Amino acid sequence: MENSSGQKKFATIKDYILSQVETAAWPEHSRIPSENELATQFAVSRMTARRALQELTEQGVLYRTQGVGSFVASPKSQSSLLEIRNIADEIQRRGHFHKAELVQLTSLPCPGVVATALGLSRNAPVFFSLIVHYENQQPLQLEARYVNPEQVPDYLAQDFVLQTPHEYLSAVAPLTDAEHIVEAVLPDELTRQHLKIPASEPCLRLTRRTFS
Amino acid sequence: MENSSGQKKFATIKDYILSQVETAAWPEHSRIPSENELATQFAVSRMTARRALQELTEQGVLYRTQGVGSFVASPKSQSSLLEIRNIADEIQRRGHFHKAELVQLTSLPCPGVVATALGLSRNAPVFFSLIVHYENQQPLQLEARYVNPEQVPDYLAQDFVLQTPHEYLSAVAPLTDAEHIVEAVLPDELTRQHLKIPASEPCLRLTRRTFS
DNA sequence: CCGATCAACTTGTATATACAACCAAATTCA
DNA sequence: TGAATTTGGTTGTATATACAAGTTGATCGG
Repeated sequence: MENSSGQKKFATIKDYILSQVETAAWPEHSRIPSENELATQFAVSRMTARRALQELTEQGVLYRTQGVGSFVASPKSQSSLLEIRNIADEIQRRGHFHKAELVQLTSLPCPGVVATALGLSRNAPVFFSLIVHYENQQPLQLEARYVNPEQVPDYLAQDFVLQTPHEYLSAVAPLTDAEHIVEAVLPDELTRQHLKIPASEPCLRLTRRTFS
Repeated sequence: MENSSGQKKFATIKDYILSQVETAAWPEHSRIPSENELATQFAVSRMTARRALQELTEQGVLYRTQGVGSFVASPKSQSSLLEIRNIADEIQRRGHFHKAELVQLTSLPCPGVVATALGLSRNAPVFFSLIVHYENQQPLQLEARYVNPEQVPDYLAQDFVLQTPHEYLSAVAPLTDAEHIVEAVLPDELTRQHLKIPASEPCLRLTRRTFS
């Protein structure tokens, strides 16, 4: 069952692909050999080559598109430390009560950092929502969200007290990728007011960029 | 290709298993039908039934043992928000240099909170390690670890500059479960010294309890 | 020139089969 | 009795095959 190198065949192929990716011999977003090509190259059946590709896809090393091919994923998406969850679900799972309070929901000229992040030009209109999430009447999270108007034109027409932005966006445009940054920060004045905490209390800040 | 319910066959089986698990018709750690039994029951090939079991295992719903069977996993392991990674690997993956500095490695009487967490009696001896991890000569993480001496009797004999505790423990006792708490805190004096940061700089504190 | 059709190629699903690796319990044998 | 062996069941790996479904580019026809 084992081949000469003492490895499972699909593992051998995985290692090969990984080495190509890690040494950047196969650069980001480049197309890699198809299932059939790998099968021939390693003298295995297509199903075995397929398994290697499939597992690397689950691990975030590759992405694949039916009818097109398999490609090298961007390395940053691999180190995603956090899953994306809906805070309302999360609170409910704890058996607690979730309430959302809409602070702001407008279109505004795009700030610089957001422009680069969303690939918009500076001061172009961008949709913005600011929501306080409560767990059992106690403010837990302040959610500030910038949304690309081209992708989600109806964003401003939603009632985010009934349905969280996460739920709405998941419905209209399931997200495919995400980047996270988790930091510990001392909150600014506005945040302190919304969350009703003193200045000396550090907060977690989760900066998230999602793609659809 | 699609069956009457408009679903992929393996998805139908997954849904069935999930419903049994969610309604607790199949309780935690109970054995569930084998690949062959499911194949017969749903009139599919073993490989198709297998795929359903396999994907649910990846999702943490089931666990499987070769030669024994497939079982319902405990629900808590599903909601793990963080993956356990080795900081040395993580730093290396970024192309940076990792160094570990051993501050302390002793046996000491077990503090109260640790006693309850590890199921030891108070003041019973417990192994303790304190390590500063550097990324490119800059202190990044202060790792304080309490280890149950019964589980890992040789813990104090290790050289944690060469091999991180994570690597060593993974080798001798692969972990099966974990609990995490992520907090933002203002560091105490000792931590500040080790990480060389000012008092006003908030930190992330990750409290982790792992099971083997 | 443009649009429709087609052909080639890719990944996705499903089947049938074979054997390996492993475990637990029953059985056999000393 | 007790240790070794067998047996049956289970998951793990691998193959060969077939067709579905999707994309892309070339070809054909108006």
